[in-house]
Amino acid sequence: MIALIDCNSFYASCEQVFRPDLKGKPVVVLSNNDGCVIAANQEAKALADIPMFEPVFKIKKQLIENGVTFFSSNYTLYGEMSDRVMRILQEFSPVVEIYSIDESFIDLSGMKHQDLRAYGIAIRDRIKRYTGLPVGVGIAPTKVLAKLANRRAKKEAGNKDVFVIDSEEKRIDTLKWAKIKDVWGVGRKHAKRIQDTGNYSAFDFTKMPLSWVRKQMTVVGERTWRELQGENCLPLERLPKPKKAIGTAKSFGKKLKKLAVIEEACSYYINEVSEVLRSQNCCAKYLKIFLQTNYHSEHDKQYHNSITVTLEVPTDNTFILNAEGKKALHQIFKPGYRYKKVGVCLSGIIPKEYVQTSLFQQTDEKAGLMEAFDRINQKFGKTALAPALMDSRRIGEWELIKKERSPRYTTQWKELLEIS
DNA sequence: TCTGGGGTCCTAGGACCC
DNA sequence: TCTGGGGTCCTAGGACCC
Repeated sequence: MIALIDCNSFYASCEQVFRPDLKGKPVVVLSNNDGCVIAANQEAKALADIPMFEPVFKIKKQLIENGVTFFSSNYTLYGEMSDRVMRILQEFSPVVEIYSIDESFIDLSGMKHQDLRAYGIAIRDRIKRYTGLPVGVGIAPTKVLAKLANRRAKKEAGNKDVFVIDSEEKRIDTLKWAKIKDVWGVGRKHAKRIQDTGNYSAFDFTKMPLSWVRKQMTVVGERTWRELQGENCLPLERLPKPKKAIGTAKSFGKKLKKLAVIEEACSYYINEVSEVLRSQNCCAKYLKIFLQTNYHSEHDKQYHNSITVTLEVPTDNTFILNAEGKKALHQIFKPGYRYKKVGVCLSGIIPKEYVQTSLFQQTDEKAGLMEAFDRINQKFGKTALAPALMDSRRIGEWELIKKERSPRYTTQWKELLEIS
């Protein structure tokens, strides 16, 4: 059996843990630049006129009128709260697959003799007690079924956030209860295609011919179909896989016209992604740079372009990547536009020890430089050392807007929660 | 005025290899 | 007259996830 543990309204719940005065009140968390709503607690979801992913400027009035408290996203806080939850789960199973910031699959196959519902309740209670966060627990023979069980745990009040599919009757019953669009792995497009054939529930889907599923939804859809029948196709991944692509692309706080300022943002992002690259001991062969205007705007002239640089020798060196990135950016930049976003993405990622050096390359006299660079930044702050291209005095011209960010309660001494 | 960010996997088709 | 067979690698595009 597999359990899926998933935090309820994770970001909103993290904020509420440190703001007990908000208990029972509507809370939403906003995306970068405070652009749109990305998380809402139960109370906020109950207000029908606050849909998710709605641009904030369109609903700001309703938020205020309904007394909704809103927060800018505080990923430092959420990431650290997530670590706490995942550590607790390791007490319940030797095999934990961290699937996302707020959910994990755990292997319960050694616990057949246990009362699984009682076990799920114990997980739920311990996480609540140790972190203050509410979670749902779904337990079933496959991952896709565990996802559905988890959904049912939360949707049906009587389940008290724990639901177990441990019999054929419960499996069928849950399949009939679930709409096809709520099945993990079936997105908007496929849900529509399936509904167009007159099938609406997860149960209906399992009765459709496999040939149709395979043809329309590829092998991915076939796995979903089989998993719903109780056949295991998606094994638990105990170790996180190294990333195949590492990218970042954030909208600017305001529109930018000047190349020099965009260059800085770009350099800042390259600094970030190359650090992540080094943290997994890899080098990258390709560096993609892209640039775009605001595609929502009807007044602005539109332009977007990208360029991929193939590096002669795969590298993890911030300075080399920066120099290449700058050249690439110059190639795609066109003056006269109001730019909204610049992005960088590293791919062709291979372990550092596999890197084949160029025939003519000299031995690297600066080996160890990046290691020292990272260590200094770990000790003295993220950008204590940075390429000169990144002029932190000008960061205000492009950095994100986060007007309502809560304190980083768990990672900064100066921002500890105070109780008076 | 103001609209998120970071990923994965699969397939088809082209280029290329022996 | 008649022109093979078995592969790999790469990329773009689509669909999905949180």
